[in-house]
Amino acid sequence: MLQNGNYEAIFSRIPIYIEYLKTYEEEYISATIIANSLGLGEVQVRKDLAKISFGGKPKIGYEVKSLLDDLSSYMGFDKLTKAVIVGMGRLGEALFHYLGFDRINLKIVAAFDVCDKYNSLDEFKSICEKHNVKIGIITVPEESAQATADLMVSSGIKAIWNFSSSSLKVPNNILVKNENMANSLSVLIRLMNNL
Amino acid sequence: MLQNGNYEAIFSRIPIYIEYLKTYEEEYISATIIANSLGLGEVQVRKDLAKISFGGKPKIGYEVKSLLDDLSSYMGFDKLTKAVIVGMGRLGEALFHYLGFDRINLKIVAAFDVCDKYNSLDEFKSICEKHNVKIGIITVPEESAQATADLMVSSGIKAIWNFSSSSLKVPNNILVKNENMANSLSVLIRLMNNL
DNA sequence: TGTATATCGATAAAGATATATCGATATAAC
DNA sequence: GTTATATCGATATATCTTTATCGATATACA
Repeated sequence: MLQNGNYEAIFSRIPIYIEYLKTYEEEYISATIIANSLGLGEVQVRKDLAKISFGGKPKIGYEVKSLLDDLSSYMGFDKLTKAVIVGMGRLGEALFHYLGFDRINLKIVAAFDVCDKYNSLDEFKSICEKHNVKIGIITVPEESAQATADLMVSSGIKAIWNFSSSSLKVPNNILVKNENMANSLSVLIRLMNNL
Repeated sequence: MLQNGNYEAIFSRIPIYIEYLKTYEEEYISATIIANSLGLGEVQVRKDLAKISFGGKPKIGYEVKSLLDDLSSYMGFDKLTKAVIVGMGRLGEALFHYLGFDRINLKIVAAFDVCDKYNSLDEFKSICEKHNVKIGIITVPEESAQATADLMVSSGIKAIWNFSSSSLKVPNNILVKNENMANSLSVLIRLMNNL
């Protein structure tokens, strides 16, 4: 069970490189330019890229096109990933309509809520199995979070993106990433007060 | 400039401890119980607590009440922090109405948008200065993100919570925490595909 | 052709974070 | 009172992450 892990810091930088490279017009780019543009260290960028892509050339840098391909497939953006979302309050709505998921080739195939404007939870398992859904997004109130997680696990979901403030209990082979908004903001506040 | 930093991993665990402790009914609690309940290592919990609070007692543990006080004030939850939000699309709306910010003693004092249902950006600086706002939340489309950040910096804001996918350029003394939803989810997808 | 320079990759060092081990101590049970 | 045990805090070790250093190489230019 992954609880808010900082595992593999590199994973969180690759999408940033990808975003930046998409805006870059030249044929080649150096680690130095990427680093300076994104406020990172150039050795770190070079190391990240070396881990994923074939070599850049001294004095020239990396070919942007093939670098983009390599980074994207490393992150799995070349394959469609399917998700479902449970809890269609304001946050659920916002995520459901969020356009940025296209970029990472993620599709939210169904939205569930007790309100009958959305799919009913009775259909949850069958819909997930039919679409072979691997990602579950939880945006329900705290008191229903664990039950939602249990339903997801029993419906074959492998990774949960949890916006509730509950600590979910799930089996060992299920990933949980907690994305509690208040906690996340509080880290920023703490850092700010430190200065 | 903090770009999505994992600085001080401990900062991100404290709010989780706090949440958990609030639900705990006994007078004393041990690091072992906290660790097992949250899926963390007990040495890690003990170390975190030792850094912030006064000693626990062998065989007994820590007094829940004073532990909660110490952790809360360490995170700055004992003081009111004020924020403003710019960009009242679905995500902006969701954050503006999000109830969880009470827990961390954060108040969003104003919401801005080009649409006239909200405060106008013309009033941005004066409102921020009047309320001594230190935190700015950016939920605008990518193309207006940098301009919004510039406005925030020139209005005395010290820390920016950036939901756009742009990499913002800000002065050195300004904190930026990027909270790009797609990037964040893509880390989960990558971890899942690793297994 | 030779020299200067930007850049790479590799290796080493430093820093941050997490885990393991162990003696000390407060309570409980005998 | 003695012994057993849960727990603490401290120290040591391991792992992960970032930063520094340096020789090698591809191009540009005199």
